[in-house]
Amino acid sequence: MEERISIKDDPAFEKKKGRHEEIIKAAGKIFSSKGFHRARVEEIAKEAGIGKGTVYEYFKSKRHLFVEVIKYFTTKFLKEFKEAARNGKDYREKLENALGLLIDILHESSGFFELLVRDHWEMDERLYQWMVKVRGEASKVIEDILVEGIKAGKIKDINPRIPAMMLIESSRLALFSGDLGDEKMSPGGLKRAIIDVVLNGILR
Amino acid sequence: MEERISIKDDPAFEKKKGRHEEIIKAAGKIFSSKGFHRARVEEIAKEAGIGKGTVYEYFKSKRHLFVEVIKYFTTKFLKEFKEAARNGKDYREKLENALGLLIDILHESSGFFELLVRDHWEMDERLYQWMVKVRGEASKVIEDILVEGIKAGKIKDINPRIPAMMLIESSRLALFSGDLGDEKMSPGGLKRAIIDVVLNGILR
DNA sequence: CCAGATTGACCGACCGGTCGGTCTGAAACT
DNA sequence: AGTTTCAGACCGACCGGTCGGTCAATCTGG
Repeated sequence: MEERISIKDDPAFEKKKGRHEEIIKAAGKIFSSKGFHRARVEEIAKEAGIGKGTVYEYFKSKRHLFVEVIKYFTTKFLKEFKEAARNGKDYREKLENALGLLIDILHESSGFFELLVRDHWEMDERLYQWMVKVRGEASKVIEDILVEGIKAGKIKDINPRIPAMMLIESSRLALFSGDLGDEKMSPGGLKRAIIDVVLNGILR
Repeated sequence: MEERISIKDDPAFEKKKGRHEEIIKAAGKIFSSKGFHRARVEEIAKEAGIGKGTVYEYFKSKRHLFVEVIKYFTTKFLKEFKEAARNGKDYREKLENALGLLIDILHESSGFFELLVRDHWEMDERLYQWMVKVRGEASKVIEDILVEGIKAGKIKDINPRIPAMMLIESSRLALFSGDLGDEKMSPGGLKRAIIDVVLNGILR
């Protein structure tokens, strides 16, 4: 978008920005409920309350729109994730907050996360690399928390990468909680159970 | 003795059965490398060395074929998984064998597993339920191993479901091993690391 | 020589993307 | 203030390519 005189006061500018985000949100809704291929551009436009042609005023193609949607939501997620990991008096509380957020998101809007593990793999290399980066950053957040525990002498002096990624992957159980009919699979219970296993192990 | 039966000797029958499986295998190859939507029926037929029309002699539609592919491979996987879980002198060895198999499959042919986590979710309810069942059975295999450890007094007397599912979900790390550039992420190293964390925990 | 298997050219539904045209509202001018 | 102009946001009917699925023609082997 090009610079212009008195942009901030230009209502058209505000309008344009608003639409951009509106479309991404609408697209996020449709993409995450039906997947890339079944999502219809016209339906996305309808959801955003605009005409189909207008979508193409903002995004070059359906695929470009999809990439922007992924970037938008993953960026938002990482921000919240880092924030959650910052709030807590010690490594344990930070761990609970961060994983709690991840599990809640997976639990309540599994569609969003499915979006992340699906479709993008068959997109171009650039999006794939973006997702590698997102996974890496999320892992880093947990690793840093574990390192804090190591420095405090609470955790064994190990490479925290694998346990960190295990915690993240295990959070995926929240996606299936509906199918399991297990009251222990409530977000809170799941969070505690996962952390408990990774911290204490299951050996007697 | 008599020639009454002899259906099994009917070449047409054998041929039909053979084709059926050939097509499924060819479809598995194409579907797992490109996903459902990008896979072309004609390409599957070509891979199977037959004409496109013949595919429709064996399967009602592309979607029906896809369902059969998923059922075929998951059934085969579960059989091997149970087999691996049976071979081992104690719970620990059984655990290593079963997880080792899963991790190897994920590592060497991530396409196959991607097939399981992708696409099917946007198919019909029946396939979704099938996948729930497959996950449940795989979890059960690991749970049974853990129960053996519990009975032997090696493992805490806990509900083995969550650790079992954590072990399975954590195996997914094998999918990313390429992106991590970590020598610890070799299938063998990963298997040991995952089991070690779940069994012993990471607390000092 | 026929019954069933096989085939691939063909059909048409479908949908991403385009484009000619409308509408809005802000500046420019009187 | 009223009028004109104009940029560009917005629109949706339409176009063109793409495949899933069909079926008449062909093949095959018994």
